[in-house]
Amino acid sequence: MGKKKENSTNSINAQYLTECDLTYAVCKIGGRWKLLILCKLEDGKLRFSELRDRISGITERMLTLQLREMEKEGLVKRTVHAQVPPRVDYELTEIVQELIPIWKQLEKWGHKHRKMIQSTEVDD
Amino acid sequence: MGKKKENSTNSINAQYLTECDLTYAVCKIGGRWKLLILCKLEDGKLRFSELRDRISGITERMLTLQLREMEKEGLVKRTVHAQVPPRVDYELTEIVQELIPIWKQLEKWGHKHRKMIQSTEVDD
DNA sequence: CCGTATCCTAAAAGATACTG
DNA sequence: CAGTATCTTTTAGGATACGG
Repeated sequence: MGKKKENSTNSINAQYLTECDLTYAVCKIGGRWKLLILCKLEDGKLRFSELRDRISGITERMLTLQLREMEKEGLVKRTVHAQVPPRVDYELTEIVQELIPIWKQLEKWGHKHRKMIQSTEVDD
Repeated sequence: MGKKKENSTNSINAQYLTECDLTYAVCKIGGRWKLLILCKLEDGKLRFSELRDRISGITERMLTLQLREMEKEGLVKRTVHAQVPPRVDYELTEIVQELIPIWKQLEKWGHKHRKMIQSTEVDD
């Protein structure tokens, strides 16, 4: 019904998206690239090409897709400077800045878990 | 080379998995079902059928797959009771319990973000 | 420089039937 | 009860070429 999803990521299913705030949150920042992009913006604005160059392996298509989606969801702010050649930069919104301490903790947890697993598995 | 990945989820790419603790962490708990399952175990042990019944929409295959993977990664503990009919229960490991406060915050953030978005988008 | 448009692949998830 | 085994579908993500 209505509009077909054209090219967005992280849909998962509507069922839990509306029921569960955690599923909802994970969808906002899930997928392969989102947090990676947000991290790069942690220290301030970056332009498209700077992001692309800092995130090894990402294609321009993916970068655009993720940025557009996050813009739509109020996670990043996109600013176009009317000049030639064009200059566009991206920055974190306020609400996503509240996420920073959370992903820091997640990162620490990841580090700890990785160490734990490594000491556990002697063999493959 | 070596062993083929048979049926596991959340592989993403090795590149960031080994470089970035955040990507690593998100992979551990990412995907459609993992956090949903872990949440249910927050209050204590549950058996397979209890989990299945509490998570609407999940198939037995998916539940098994996710549980097995999380067991392998030390996120859940599986206990088989030798009796007929069989009884198997699952519980959180210590390291994943350290994640609980983090996902609580994420949940709160999700709630807040959802409210924000709702008040923003008057139209579709 | 900052993207979009197409086409394509791989991986995650679903349906369904069956088993110790 | 607690799963496996197959098979199919869906969707996230990738390759590449082109455009304002």
